[in-house]
Formats: sequence, structure tokens, C-alpha cells
Amino acid sequence: MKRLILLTIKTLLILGMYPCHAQSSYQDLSAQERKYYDEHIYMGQPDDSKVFVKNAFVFRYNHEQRIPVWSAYHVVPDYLNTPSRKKKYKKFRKDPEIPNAVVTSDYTGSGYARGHYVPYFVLGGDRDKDGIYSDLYDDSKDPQDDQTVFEGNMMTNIAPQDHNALNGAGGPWYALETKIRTKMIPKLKELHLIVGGIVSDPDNYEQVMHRQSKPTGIAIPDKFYQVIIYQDPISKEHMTAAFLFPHVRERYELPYQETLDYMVPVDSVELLTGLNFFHELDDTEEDAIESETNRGFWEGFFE
DNA sequence: CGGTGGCTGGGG
DNA sequence: CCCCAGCCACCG
Repeated sequence: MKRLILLTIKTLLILGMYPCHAQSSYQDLSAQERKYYDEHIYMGQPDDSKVFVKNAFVFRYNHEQRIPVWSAYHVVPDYLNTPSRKKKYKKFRKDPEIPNAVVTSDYTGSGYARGHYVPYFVLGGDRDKDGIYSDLYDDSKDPQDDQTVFEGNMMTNIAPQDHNALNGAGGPWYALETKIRTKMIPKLKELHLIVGGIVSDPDNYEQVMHRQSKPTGIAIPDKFYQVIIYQDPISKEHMTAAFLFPHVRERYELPYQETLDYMVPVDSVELLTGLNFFHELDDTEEDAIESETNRGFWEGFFE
């Protein structure tokens, strides 16, 4: 009860302080935001929630759990032209659009890594099509493309992930991202992805403890997933993939060694999350491709 | 913000 | 083989 009252007070405070920064419905978006929304949301938004629109992705945020629920992004090879992750591109930033925003120091000493939902490597490219790319040393070179990278490093694109057993080199999350970057995008040229974390019990979840002791309220998902959709440019047919990772803390607790073994039907992720991916697909096609892992289509990228 | 260090897979 | 790339952490 006390918790509920505190929460209510907090909510009222937040609403009063930040009236302009609620997540938005489509009709509230500016023309520029709609352009990015239309790019990143493919075949329908996975739920009817309000969202935040960034240059490189669109996401839903859970203000109570202080983590993104899901992030959707479109990627083409040019976006892999990401600046070196140094200096201004290195730091994790606070998201100015979020009340009570998470800051990078919230994670310090917690034992959890700051894991990107939308990976750093897709934040590049000449997205404003002005022929200029952002520059590590020159802030005036292309502020727009700079902003795209900064947004990807904001804490609203971050959730706590175990470095050793998930997010770092050798972890399945890292392994999948590497295949997407080095194999899928160069070969397929264009993908749409949706990434998310799952907090199975919203009434009882672990949270990030700053320096092992101070609670931050940041929820630690017990599962993470990545959903991919590809459209064949000739036949116009679609292919989907879904990967579901348990959030374990030690590598030996991982159930599988091979990234492909984490594949599940898209339907399975929908069952766990309550989301409906790509609902604007033709129903017959959607049923067919979301009920199977489609491993045969994807396994070539994991050789 | 620069410097250093851990980890691991992949490439020369 | 070693070194680098791409995940990060931590320190002053």
C-alpha cells in the first residue's frame, strides 16, 4: 500500500513536471518524427502503446521499470558506417525526453553491463542524405548524424545485461549481433528488427543495485529476445526469425552453445510478451512464417 | 575524457 | 600465433 501511494505521488510529480514529454501517439508526431516512425515500424507496431521516436529507432519505455520494453529499427548497409566508439561517441547519455531518467552511474558497481537494445554499429550512416558523415573531432560537420549516434547511446536504449553470459564477447547476444552485422546485413541489404527484454513477473523482479547496495528501480529482465524480418526484393515474400535468450549470470548456465539453438518461432515470443509482431502481414503468410523457426533460411549466416 | 584492462572470436 | 575488433568496466 505504501509502495502504491509513493508510486502515485511519483507519477503525479512526473506528470506535473514534464507535461510535454509523454510518449506519443502517431497523430502527435511531427512530420520529421513520422518519417522515422514509418521507417522503423514495419508491418505494424507490436502493440498499441505510445512510443518514443529517435532517428535510428522507435521504442516503448516502461517508466516504472526504467528500461525500454522493445525497440524497433530498420537497417541498411550504410548504417554500418558508424564512427569509432570514442570520446563523444563513447559516453552513455541521459535521455532528456524522460522524467527521472536513468544515468550511466546508476549501473556503476552493480555487476551488470549497460547492454544496448539497438546496437551501436547500426547508428551510423548518412541518414540525412546530405553527403556528409558525422565526425569524431568536428562537432559542426554533421550535427544531425551526430545526434543519431548520441541517441543510440542514451540510457533509454540500455538495459542491464550480464556481460559474461550474454552481452560480452562469447555471449549469445554478442554472437547474434556479430552475425547480423557481418553476415546478414551485407548479404540481405535490408532488415527490420525488434529487440526487447522480458520481465516475467511485474510484481516481483530483481533490480539494479548501484554499488551493490543502493536500489535504482531499474528492472533486470529475465529473458531477452531479438526478432528479425526480411523481405525478398524479387518475390516480395517475407521471412522471420526470433531468438530468445535466458538471462543467466554464468556462462555454464547457458542451455546451448550454438546461437542457432536459441531460435524459437516468433509465436513463442508473442506468447511470452503479449506483443503481436508484423500484424499487417497477410494473415496466411504471417501464420506460416511465425509458427516455425525457419532455421533453414537463417543457418547459412552462422557457419 | 583519456588510459588501462578483461574477455573472446576471427583474421592475417 | 598474435593482434585486433567489439562488447564492456574502472580509475584518476
